[in-house]
Amino acid sequence: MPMSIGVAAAAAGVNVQTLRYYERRGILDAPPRTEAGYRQYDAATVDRLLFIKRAQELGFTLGEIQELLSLRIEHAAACSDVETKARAKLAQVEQKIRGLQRLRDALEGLVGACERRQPTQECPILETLESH
Amino acid sequence: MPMSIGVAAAAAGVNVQTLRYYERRGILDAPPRTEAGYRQYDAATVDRLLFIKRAQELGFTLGEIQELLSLRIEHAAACSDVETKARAKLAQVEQKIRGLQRLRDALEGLVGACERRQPTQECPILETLESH
DNA sequence: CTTGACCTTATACTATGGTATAGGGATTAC
DNA sequence: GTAATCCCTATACCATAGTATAAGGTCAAG
Repeated sequence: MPMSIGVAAAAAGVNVQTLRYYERRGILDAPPRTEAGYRQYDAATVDRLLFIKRAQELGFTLGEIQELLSLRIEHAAACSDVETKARAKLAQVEQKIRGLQRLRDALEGLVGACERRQPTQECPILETLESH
Repeated sequence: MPMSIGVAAAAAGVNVQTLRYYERRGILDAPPRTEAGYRQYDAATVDRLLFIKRAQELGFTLGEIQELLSLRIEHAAACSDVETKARAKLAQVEQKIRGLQRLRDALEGLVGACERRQPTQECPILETLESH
């Protein structure tokens, strides 16, 4: 079931160099190697790459994505630490959702104004994201 | 009511150079100048800068933000064109919202698991953003 | 009437997130 | 067994989005 870097990259729709770059950046663990030194990836790595790509489209930096991926409960001791970090990320995500919802409402208003043929002199989108 | 570049930049919380950069990029119109050649901004420019900063946090590039800002109905002729573009942006925004909502649900699940002290061996966030 | 804080342009530099290339070894297809 | 295709490392280059610096002009306070 293990696959070469080329197969893993194609499965995730990214460049081969991107996997090596992520490994250098520490966002992907160094995978096991064959005797010849070839990297051997599993399906979980492809999932991780797909997650990274989606999260980037949602405005997260690689550093933030690394934080998100590190959130897991390994033993009771680290639990409250994970909870704190998860709550912080949750607040960040909820704020992004609110911003996008306002933008969505503005775009819907614009489509509606178009249908009713109402010229909108001022950009109706501008007001939507000005404050938190 | 017009203000200098320094005042406008401070009001929006950005660097003075950023305004000149946006002007070069065409994302801000070239403002009127004083006799001495000083740029003169109005409050609407500050609003535009605040919008740009928010939209960047939501994962839009400057190119996409320029498209968003150009959406306004100037005369009936351009109306259907604006509507088409607004609908495309709307679909993009709605997809972002869905992705963030899944991420939010996963983070809430993680916080809940923390409270119940359930060790989560696999990262529960990974599955959330894998597909459209 | 000059000092300091602001403005001008032009150019160079930075960080992030990759992408390409050179030089060489390994594996597969014929 | 050799050509094509993959892999390896190292290094250089790219786009995006700024940020800093140099060299000089402007303006308001003392």
